[in-house]
Amino acid sequence: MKDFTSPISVKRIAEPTVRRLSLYLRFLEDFEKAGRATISSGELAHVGHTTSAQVRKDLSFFGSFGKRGLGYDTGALTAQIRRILGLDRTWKVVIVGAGKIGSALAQHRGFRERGFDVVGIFDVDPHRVGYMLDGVSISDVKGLEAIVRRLEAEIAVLAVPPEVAQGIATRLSKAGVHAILDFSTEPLKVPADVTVRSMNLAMEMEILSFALANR
Amino acid sequence: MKDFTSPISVKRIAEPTVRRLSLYLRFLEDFEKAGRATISSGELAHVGHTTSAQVRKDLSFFGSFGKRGLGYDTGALTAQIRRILGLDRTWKVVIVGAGKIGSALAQHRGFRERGFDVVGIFDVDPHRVGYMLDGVSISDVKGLEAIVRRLEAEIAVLAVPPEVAQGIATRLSKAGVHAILDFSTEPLKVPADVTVRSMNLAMEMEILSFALANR
DNA sequence: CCTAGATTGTGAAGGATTTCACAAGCCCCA
DNA sequence: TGGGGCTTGTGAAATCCTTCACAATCTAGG
Ligand SMILES: NC(=O)c1ccc[n+]([C@@H]2O[C@H](COP(=O)([O-])OP(=O)(O)OC[C@H]3O[C@@H](n4cnc5c(N)ncnc54)[C@H](O)[C@@H]3O)[C@@H](O)[C@H]2O)c1
Ligand SMILES: NC(=O)c1ccc[n+]([C@@H]2O[C@H](COP(=O)([O-])OP(=O)(O)OC[C@H]3O[C@@H](n4cnc5c(N)ncnc54)[C@H](O)[C@@H]3O)[C@@H](O)[C@H]2O)c1
Repeated sequence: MKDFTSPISVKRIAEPTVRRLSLYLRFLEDFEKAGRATISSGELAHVGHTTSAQVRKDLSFFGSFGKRGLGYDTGALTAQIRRILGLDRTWKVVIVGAGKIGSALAQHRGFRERGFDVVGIFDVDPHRVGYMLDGVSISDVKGLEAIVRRLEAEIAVLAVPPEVAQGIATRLSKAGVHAILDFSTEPLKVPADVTVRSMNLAMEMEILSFALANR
Repeated sequence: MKDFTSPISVKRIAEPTVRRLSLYLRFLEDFEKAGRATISSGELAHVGHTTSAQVRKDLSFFGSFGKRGLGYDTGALTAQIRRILGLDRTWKVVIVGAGKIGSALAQHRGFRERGFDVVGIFDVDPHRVGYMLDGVSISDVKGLEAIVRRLEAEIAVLAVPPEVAQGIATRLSKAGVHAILDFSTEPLKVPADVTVRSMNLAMEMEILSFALANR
C-alpha cells in the first residue's frame, strides 16, 4: 500500500488533505455552476465543515492560488485541484466481479462522468461472461492479465467474494495495475507500489453502531 | 455529525481506534474459527498492519482484557470488542432508495449476518413500491416517518440520488434515526445527535487518482 | 516454590495534523 | 495616491495520535 509520497519537491501530503481537496473540488464545481467568479477560504470551509485556515493550509502545500483581499478564482482553483488530484486526464478502470455490487458500479453514470472509464469487466461465472453491462462486455477472469495489459488499465475495482479478493489483487498487481478499490472486508497484501483503498461497508456500519451504543 | 464522545468515564475515543477495533474483531473471529485459544497483541498487529503497542493502547481505553505473559483469550476478547462496538445486540436498519446500490445492499447477506436487520426499504418510484427484496417489501417513501417510528429503526442507509439526499436525511433525523450511512457525494447537514458516515466512491477514486498521478 | 521467558498495560516521548494569529498583499474608492 | 477593509499565506502553538520503553505480572517447568 503506497504512502502519500511524491516525487519532486512536494513533500508528503497527508491523506486527510487529499480527502478534503476532493471535497473542495465538488463545492467549487457547484459554485462555478452557480456563476460565482471568486470564492474565499471561509466559504469553502463553511460548506466543507472545516476552517478557513485548514483550507488555506491544504492549498498551500501545492502553491499560492489565491489573491489576498479577494479569495480564489473559482475556475482557476477548480483547474488547479483537478490537476493536483490527477483529474486532468481520464483513467482506465477495470471492474472484477460482475455480481450485485460490480454491476451496480458498472452501470453507474457518475463514474465515467468524472473521468474514470470502465474499459473492462470480469467474472468467473459462465452465465455472466459475454453479457454486456453499459456497453462493456463481461470477460472471463481467466484472461485478466492479458486484457489488463492490452488495455493498459491503471485502476481496478474489486467486487468479488472476500475469499478470492487476495488472489485477484495479486494477479492485478502483476499485470501492472497500481491502484485498487476494494469492496471486500479483509485487508489486502500488495506490493509497495500499489495503492489500495477499501470501501468497507461492515466497518462503517460498526462505527455507526459504536456511536449509537456510546451516546 | 456526532463526535466520538461517550457518556460516563470513558473519555473520547479517536475514530482510528474504532476503525481498528472493527478490524481486530474480524481477525479475532478468524482466529477463533481456526481454534486459537489465545492471541497476543503482536499477532493481532501483524495481520492488521499495525504495531503491538497500538493494539494494546486501543484496548486499554476500554479496560484490561489480557493476561501478562500469555496474551488475550480469543473468545473473551471477541466478546469484549463486540460489546464495545455495540454488536452484542441487533440494530434495525432501513434502506432508502431501492435503485442499483440500494437493492444490492438489501440483498447483501453479510448485513444481517453481522447483526444489522433490514426492517424497511423505501422508494419513490411507483414501479418499485410493493415489490419484495430479500423478504422485505418496498414501501412508498411518503410513509417514511410513520414507518420508521413504528419499526423503531435506528440506522438508515441512504442510496437515493444526491439531490434528494439532504431532504431524506432531515426527515430521517426528525423521525428518530440517529445514524446514517450515506452513499451520495455531498456532505449532509444533520442535528448534532445524528452520526453520519459516507461511503463516497468518487472521493476514493480521486484519492487513487492522486496516488497514481504523484508516484 | 522459585526462576526464566513472555507479554501486558501505560506514562512519557515523539510525530503528525490542526488551529491560531498576524504580517503581507490586493482592491476599491475618495 | 493613500487609506480602509478584507483575505491570503504561513510560522508557531496547540492538539491529537502513535510509538517507545519498561515495570508489572503471568505461565511453565524443574
Ligand atoms: N452486495 C453488497 O451490498 C455488498 C456490500 C458491501 C460489500 N460487499 C462485498 O462486495 C463483494 C461482492 O459482493 P456482491 O454482493 O456483489 O457479491 P455477488 O456474489 O453478487 O458477486 C460476486 C461476483 O464475483 C464473481 N466471482 C467469484 N469469483 C470470482 C473470481 N475468481 N474472479 C472473478 N469473479 C468472480 C461471482 O461470479 C459474482 O458474479 C463481496 O466481497 C462482498 O462482501 C457487497
Ligand atoms: N450505482 C453506483 O455504483 C453508485 C456508486 C456510488 C455512489 N452512488 C450513489 O448512490 C446513490 C444511488 O445510486 P444508484 O446508482 O443506486 O441510483 P439509482 O437511480 O439506481 O437509484 C436511486 C433510487 O432512489 C429512488 N428515489 C429517488 N428519489 C427518491 C426519494 N425522494 N425517496 C426515495 N427514493 C427515491 C429512485 O426511484 C431509485 O430507485 C446516488 O446518490 C449515487 O450517486 C451510486
